[in-house]
Amino acid sequence: MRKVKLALKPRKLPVQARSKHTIDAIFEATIQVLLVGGVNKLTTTKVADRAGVSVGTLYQYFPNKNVLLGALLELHLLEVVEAIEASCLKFRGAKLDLLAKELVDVYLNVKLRSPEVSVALYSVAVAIEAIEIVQAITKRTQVAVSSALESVLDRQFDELDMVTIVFTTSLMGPIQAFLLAKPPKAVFERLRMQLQALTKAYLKASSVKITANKIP
Amino acid sequence: MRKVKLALKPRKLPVQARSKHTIDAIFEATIQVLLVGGVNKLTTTKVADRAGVSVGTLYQYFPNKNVLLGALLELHLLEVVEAIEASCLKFRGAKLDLLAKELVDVYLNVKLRSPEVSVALYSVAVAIEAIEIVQAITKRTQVAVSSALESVLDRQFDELDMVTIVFTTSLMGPIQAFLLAKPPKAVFERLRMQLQALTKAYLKASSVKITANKIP
DNA sequence: ACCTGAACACCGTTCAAGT
DNA sequence: ACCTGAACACCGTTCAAGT
Repeated sequence: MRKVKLALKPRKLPVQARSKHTIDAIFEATIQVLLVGGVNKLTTTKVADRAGVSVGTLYQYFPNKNVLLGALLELHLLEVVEAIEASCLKFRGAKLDLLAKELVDVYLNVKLRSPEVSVALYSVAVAIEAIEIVQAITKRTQVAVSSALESVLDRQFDELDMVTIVFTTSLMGPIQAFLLAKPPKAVFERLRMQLQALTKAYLKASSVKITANKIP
Repeated sequence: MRKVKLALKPRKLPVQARSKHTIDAIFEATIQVLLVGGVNKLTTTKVADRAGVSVGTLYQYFPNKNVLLGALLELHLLEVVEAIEASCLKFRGAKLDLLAKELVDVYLNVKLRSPEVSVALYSVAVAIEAIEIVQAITKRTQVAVSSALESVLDRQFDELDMVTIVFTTSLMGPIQAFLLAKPPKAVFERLRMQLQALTKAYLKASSVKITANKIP
């Protein structure tokens, strides 16, 4: 008999203008506090102060600290999947090399939009054990990417699911490592090339070439 | 003028038998508490209780909770690098395919030795922001692996450093993802094949073949 | 030398009272 | 409807006292 999981949702919907403003202020304050001292130093009181509200108000919208952090994380992860899903649709039926390049670009670009936030939210995910959120997003990514891979014109995959997950997760380690190291921007361009090489090589190695007359 | 970082070392060396036993008990208790509830639920009091000592004693050996967790993390990471370093030496001058296979095997095998502990320690690393420890280990890994890659008989790398880091970090994402998913053991064997394919394909794509008469 | 555990400070969370 | 902030519980850490 385990306790019912708290839904990672705001307790109250922003029906009124004032509360909408309050919620925005809280999110913004949370990012600021995260950037200053990381998750470990983040305190609900600090967030409330920075947002210009009292702790009580914060708890009116977010039943606890983890829900607040989870909601922020979800916002960011949704941006990422949506970008990936858009690319997957746009490049349906493209050639493998082109699709691989595009997916690497999209993924790297979202992460580079605000590197510090990406890094901070990464610790947040672990700190709050956001397995649900992360798995939901991962699932959506898998679906989008595997269907894109399946639609590729010149190649056919036999272990599609396995390949999809290895492909997508293999990008995370390198990107994470470089984001943490905070190298000059040019280094990320070299990383981009390497990641394209990595994914193209792997995806080719785990698929077979299709001859033009697939349907006779 | 920033505060001096606390060295992540025990405060006191185990000069006497009793304290050696105490430290062992504390480490063991820490693992147990971690496995039960993860880092977030880990409490110094719980650890002390489980180890059969008082909190005060715990703090005599570990100046704070993060040092305790850091020391445990370091123990595990040292096991990992040492295994990798050993393989790198053993396979000096081997052919690329063989080296790649070996490194994937070694890395996966250490992680699979106690999967739950691996997962738990992963959250620990993020929770305590163990950047120093992780970077030191990463550095050692890079040195060992890049020198092994350089010694490969049949291939030559031009962007050796970049390739080394992408190669090693690209394994982490997939392994992490599968460890979290806790699939049946057989799935890890399929993962092993995929990771071998991934690394072989990438390492080949980023190197050139050497003809036999390197020195005429 | 090593151990004990009550005491203190800090932070997450609540709730009675305010507008 | 929404906001406030003092009050409570819990956990990291200390230190005076014990063997």
